[in-house]
Amino acid sequence: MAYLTIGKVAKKTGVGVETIRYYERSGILSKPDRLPSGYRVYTEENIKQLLFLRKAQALGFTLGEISDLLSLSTDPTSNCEQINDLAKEKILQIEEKIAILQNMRRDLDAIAQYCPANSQPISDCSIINHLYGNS
Amino acid sequence: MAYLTIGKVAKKTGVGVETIRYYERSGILSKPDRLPSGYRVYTEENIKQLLFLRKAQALGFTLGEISDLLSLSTDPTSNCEQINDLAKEKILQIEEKIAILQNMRRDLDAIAQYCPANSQPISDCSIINHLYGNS
DNA sequence: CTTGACCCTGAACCATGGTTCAAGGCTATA
DNA sequence: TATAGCCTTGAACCATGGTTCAGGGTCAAG
Repeated sequence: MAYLTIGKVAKKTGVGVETIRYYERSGILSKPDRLPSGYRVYTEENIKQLLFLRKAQALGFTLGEISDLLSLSTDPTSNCEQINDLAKEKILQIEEKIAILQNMRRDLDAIAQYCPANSQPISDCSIINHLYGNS
Repeated sequence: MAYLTIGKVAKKTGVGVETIRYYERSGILSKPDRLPSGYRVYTEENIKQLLFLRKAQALGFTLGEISDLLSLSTDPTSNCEQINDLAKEKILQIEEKIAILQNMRRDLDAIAQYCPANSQPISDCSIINHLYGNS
């Protein structure tokens, strides 16, 4: 049949059927039309929304934030600055996460460096000793 | 009273009472002794475990991994190499997360760069256009 | 001996981003 | 027309790391 049903959309986009329904249930994606049978039929517009969602997700936006982005993107009274603010905030959040992880790596490197890493008993392990506060 | 009850441990370590009970319930921390009343009484050893947990958590270990670290740390047959392997693996995981976040930031930077960020309508927004696939 | 702060238990609930299940209806193909 | 493979719904479940709640018991001070 010519209808773009959920399974076809799933194949086309690589997003699972259950996941697409989940996005709809969560109010992130607009509800597609239905056939008399109840089957969802998707338009190209629906698919664009879905791909928008996945791209934004890959950029680190949460589903809640993506919901906002999608609303703004179709709101005639919204403007570029609002979108830019969200992007800038997200960049800051990402940078914060990076900084935290870099600190973790640095600290872990530092305490692992002196671990003999051999068959010595645990009492010689710099990692365990650090964690137990015997710096 | 002289007993180190859960509330005192919470104040001393900065870990919430509910959180301490949660760690015990999850089998990560060993069960403290009890008074006839049922009150938990903690030893310095218990507190060391708790601080170990929080330090390891700050280094990026999950509670499951910390459980392993604690077991190894008291197992007489374990050795330094096993601990070192866990630390190395964690460093790799952290590096992987950093790489993913750096890619996100780079991509987000790249698409936000050309956004006019003013009162222009959404149709001029490079961010939205990117997400809709109109690169 | 009462009051208030502290403690106990078990169970439910929170966010996040989905996945899985049960029980049944619709459709394409041979 | 049989039947495999789609589709529907609502609800429960997963991991992670806790928090909150209801309904009580205990302890120390006044």
